[in-house]
Amino acid sequence: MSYRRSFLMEERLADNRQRILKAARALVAEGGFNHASIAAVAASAGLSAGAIYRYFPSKAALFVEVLTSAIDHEIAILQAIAKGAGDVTCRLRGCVESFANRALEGPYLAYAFIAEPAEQEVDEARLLGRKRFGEVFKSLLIEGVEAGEFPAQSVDIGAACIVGAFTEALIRPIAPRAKREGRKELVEGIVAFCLRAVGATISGRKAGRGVRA
Amino acid sequence: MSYRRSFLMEERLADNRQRILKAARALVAEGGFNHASIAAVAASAGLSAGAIYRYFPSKAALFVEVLTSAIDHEIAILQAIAKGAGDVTCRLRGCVESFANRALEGPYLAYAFIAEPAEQEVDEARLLGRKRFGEVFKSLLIEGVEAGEFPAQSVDIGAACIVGAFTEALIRPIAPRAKREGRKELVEGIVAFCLRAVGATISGRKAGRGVRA
Amino acid sequence: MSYRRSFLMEERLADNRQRILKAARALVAEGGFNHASIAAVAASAGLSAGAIYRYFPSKAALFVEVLTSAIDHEIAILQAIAKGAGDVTCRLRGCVESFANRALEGPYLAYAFIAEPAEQEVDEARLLGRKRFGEVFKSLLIEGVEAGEFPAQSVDIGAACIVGAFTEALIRPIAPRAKREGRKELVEGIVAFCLRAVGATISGRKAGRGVRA
Amino acid sequence: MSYRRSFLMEERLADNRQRILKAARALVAEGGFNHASIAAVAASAGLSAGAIYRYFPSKAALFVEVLTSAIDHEIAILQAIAKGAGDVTCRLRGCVESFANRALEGPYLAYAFIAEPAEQEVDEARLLGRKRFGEVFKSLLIEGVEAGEFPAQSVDIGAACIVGAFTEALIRPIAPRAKREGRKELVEGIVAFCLRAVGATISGRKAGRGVRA
DNA sequence: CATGAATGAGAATTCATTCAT
DNA sequence: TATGAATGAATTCTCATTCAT
Repeated sequence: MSYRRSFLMEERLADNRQRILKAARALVAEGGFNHASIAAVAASAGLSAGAIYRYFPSKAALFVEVLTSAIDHEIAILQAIAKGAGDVTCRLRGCVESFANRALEGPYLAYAFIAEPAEQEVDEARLLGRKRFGEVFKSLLIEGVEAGEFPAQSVDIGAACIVGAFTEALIRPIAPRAKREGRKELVEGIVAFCLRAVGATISGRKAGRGVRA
Repeated sequence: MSYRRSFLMEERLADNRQRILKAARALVAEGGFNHASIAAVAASAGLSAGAIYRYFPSKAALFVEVLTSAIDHEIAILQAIAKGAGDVTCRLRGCVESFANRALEGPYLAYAFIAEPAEQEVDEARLLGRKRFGEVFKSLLIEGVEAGEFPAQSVDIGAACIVGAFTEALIRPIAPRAKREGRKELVEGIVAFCLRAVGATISGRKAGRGVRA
Repeated sequence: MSYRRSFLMEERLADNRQRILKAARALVAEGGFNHASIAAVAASAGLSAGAIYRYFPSKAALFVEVLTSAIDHEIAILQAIAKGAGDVTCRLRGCVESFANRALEGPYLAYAFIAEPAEQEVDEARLLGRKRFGEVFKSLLIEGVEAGEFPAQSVDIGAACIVGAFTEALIRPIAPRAKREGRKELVEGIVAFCLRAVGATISGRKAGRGVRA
Repeated sequence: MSYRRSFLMEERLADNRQRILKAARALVAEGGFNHASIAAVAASAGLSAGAIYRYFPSKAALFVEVLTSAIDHEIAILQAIAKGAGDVTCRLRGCVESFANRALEGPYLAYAFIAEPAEQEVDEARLLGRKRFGEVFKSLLIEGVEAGEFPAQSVDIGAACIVGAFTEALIRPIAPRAKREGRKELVEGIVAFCLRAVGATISGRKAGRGVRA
């Protein structure tokens, strides 16, 4: 019974921790960091405000974890693609596609990477995250240039531009409009933009299309 | 005399209004929306906190105007370049260069186009501003495709990607590093990225860049 | 009118500041630092909690001022007596009497010198205050020993003991009992104790009396 | 078996109760009442926070007992000295020495007799404890006056002054300075002060001080 | 009996907004 | 019209106490 109980306890505790993270993530996604107060997170997680502090030492720590765990997850997926098989162009395409598709599932998740949080610690985590994103693309650019797939270029700047390009394209009011119908076209458009930008000669799949509104 | 006084009054009123806007703009540029309290704006404008409310119905309204007027100004400059002389590539280069250079002068002002403000109304103004930025580039893209300078492409997406690419590249920790020495390279790198991305075949050097704020 | 208004304003502001200090002092005197919350001080001063922060940057700063101003006042009085005319014994007697009498007017003011406050800054101010009290007596002791009025002794320890002796005697449940009738005897008893303790050969006025309950 | 178990139970219960008291005492001694939370006491006692409430109805009750038991212990030691052999002066010296030495071992425990706790009930216990301390000295003073060792004096006031004198001298910043080297001098200085204060003609050296805790 | 997660009241502090002067 | 003192609601965070397990 003791085993059983402690097992259930742990279950519930882990559950609560996840519920808090999930609630915080959802609130940030919906309204940005400014609307994610401890009280709101607690209410959304079905707990009291004080209970949050059993799981996280401070509001900043909670949101740092929200941010880093989301970024870690995303980075892991991108890394797997970036270090996979195929030519660099294909892998770059895969990274952009993958990120874009997942961002469109939870349209405002990417928002958290951009939104300015009030707490300095969280802001630092956010900037670090963006940098880490950039590094994935930077590696690909270096590899592509060395392999002769891409022309010589400033890889630092290029990496930042890629991250900016697709986060902007995903977040801008453009995205919500493209709820279902246009998603494929949106993703494909972003991919095409990025591939052209890095100077990929083969498109990795297909080339750019005509003028779209 | 009554005329005279009311005229002077209006002068002074208009003056105060501008002073408030200027102070608010400066504060946002220095520390983001989160550090621009009404008290700070008032002090910086040499007025009392209460006086702000004679000119603006609320803090949100003030910052909406700060944002839209800053964006209006920026847009006007970009429009002048975009509708100027020269081929589309040159003009696109001019737009990106112009924005990037001005953003690097006061890094946080551009930040304000991205940073999330507390109030929803301000946020909406910000998103609208980004959209308007995009539209400048969208026009250029359409023109460029029609002129045969750029290949067929999704111009909506491309416009958003351009805005995202250069704002990200300007804001990322990359930028501070480039304090003085690397500024030219940074701007040139961003321009090159964007030109490649839209498929410009010539580099667009020597384009009309006469308009500066 | 402008003069008049600003004058009245300043009056009221100074008034409020004093009211806050007075309210804080009273609350500390009644229930110690722990019962003097910002809310309680504000209510007692007839203001909102937020208004306190127009006059004091923090709770700690408020109570540091409560403490130091009370101590400053007391020290000034003691110094005047200590540096006055007469032999050292008389002046020591005067100091103890003076402090004791004033402490008995507001019985718990001395309490603030002893009560442990929550905030470190306040605590430091309190310890400093006690030390400053001690130094007044230390000076007297040194002078007395040099003048041959007191025998050689450890003046540091003696000074601390004097401060402890009379604050304890004033604060202990002994004091409230002695509301009116016994006040003279209480003060005289404390004085006698201290004079004997420092080895004063003449009592400064009269000697100790018989056993009292 | 039932007997056995209930016996063991009682053993363990009594054990836990003592562990809690000991932990609470240690925490108060280290950091004062303000830093002794129920959670900290529980953790230090190797129990859960909830378990505290099986042994004590409230935090206040726990700390009242911490205080009274510590005082009981101290009083018992003082009583043993006060009612021991030797002249009154020797015994008074023994009491002051004994208390001072023990207080210097754990400076904050003595501090607890002075420091203001948050709860009123605890504060009352503290004041009662000080009074009881005073009564030990009052008895000695009465005896000393009757024996002709001390001059006639106000014994109530004298007792309070003695308690105040040595607690103050022990707690004041003087004490920490006297970490090791100066301890003997400090204790001797306090003793000398007190003996002079009560008018003892002999120094009381070599008194019975056999009882130590 | 013991646990420790959860609560809820209350702490200090900040700040947009109002309003008497 | 301009002031800036005052408000009051909201913020994060703490902790004694309770209670389902």
